[in-house]
Amino acid sequence: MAEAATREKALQEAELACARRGAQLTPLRRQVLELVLGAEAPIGAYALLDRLKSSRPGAAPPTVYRALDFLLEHGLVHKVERLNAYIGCSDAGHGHAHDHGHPHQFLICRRCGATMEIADHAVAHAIAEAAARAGFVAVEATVEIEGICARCAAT
Amino acid sequence: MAEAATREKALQEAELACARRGAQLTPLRRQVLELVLGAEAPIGAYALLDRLKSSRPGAAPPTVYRALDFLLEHGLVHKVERLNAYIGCSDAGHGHAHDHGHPHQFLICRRCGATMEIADHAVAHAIAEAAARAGFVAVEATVEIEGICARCAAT
DNA sequence: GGGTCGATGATATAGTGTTTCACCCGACTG
DNA sequence: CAGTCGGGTGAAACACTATATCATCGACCC
Ligand SMILES: [Zn+2]
Ligand SMILES: [Zn+2]
Ligand SMILES: [Zn+2]
Ligand SMILES: [Zn+2]
Repeated sequence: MAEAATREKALQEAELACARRGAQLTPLRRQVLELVLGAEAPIGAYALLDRLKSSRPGAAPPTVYRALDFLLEHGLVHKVERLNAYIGCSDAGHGHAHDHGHPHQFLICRRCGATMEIADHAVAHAIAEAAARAGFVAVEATVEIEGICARCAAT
Repeated sequence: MAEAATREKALQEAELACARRGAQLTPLRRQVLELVLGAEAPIGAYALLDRLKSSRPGAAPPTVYRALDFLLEHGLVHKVERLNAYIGCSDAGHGHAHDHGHPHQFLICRRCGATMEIADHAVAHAIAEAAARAGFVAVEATVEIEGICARCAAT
């Protein structure tokens, strides 16, 4: 995520989305979301915990994991499996109730660690087709593409 | 993996592939590969360690992780990130030297845990295209599709 | 013999995630 | 009002996954 203004907007969209879905974005959950959005790159649970401790000294692993579970459940953050880290959804608030997540893919730069979320329809379609050809009913797909980002390639 | 005969064949192909590449498939590495291939589903490193201990009492985490590193490096096994588990490559031995891996995708059944490797060209192509559109040079992609397998859907 | 290199043994430690029990508080109920 | 039920949080311990470090061994070469 980027500028403070962008984060503020994302937080407000998150509040709206939660309100629409009848989910409670409590102060703790909102704070964890804020930390995720404020990180320069996908951030690990224990890094989040460290930052959380400055304002909540009693915080423990379950504190952050429970908040992350909520945020994941409601599509406000995603987990990057290859990094064991979490990143704010770049298109949050556009899901309906009971719609836990949307098709998405990550581009992870090997050089600088920057991670960008994309939502490529052709990729999602190809995946659904490939699964169907194997008689498989696809529900959700993790797509994490590692390589060199445009910025790093330019240097 | 499946039948003992299939495993035997995969092991022999692995030996050939290593010979071609000048890599040493030592007894330890071969045994770990055998354990991975013999598992019913993707198997975790510590589960491998437990099984390994029956014949090598002194085995410790680095024992199995080093063997896995070798097998991963040479494309004989893959890691399933969503499961923190390892699975034998269903198309091993078809890579050239310095070719660490081939495009592949996994279909993971939520019900029974069965995990199948596929190598769908359309998916790989769509991913490369999507990355290129973002100015990104894709090097490797993790694609893990979760859903319901044909067998489970039939019940 | 001495030197080097890759593989393994062995111990300790780091990083990631879960279980469990307790407490609080707001809502609903008799 | 007392009771109770649920979700959210606090707190401690634990389980699971992976790596760092140093020592040892044997093969190969000079
Ligand atoms: Zn998203
Ligand atoms: Zn970069
Ligand atoms: Zn493969
Ligand atoms: Zn199944």
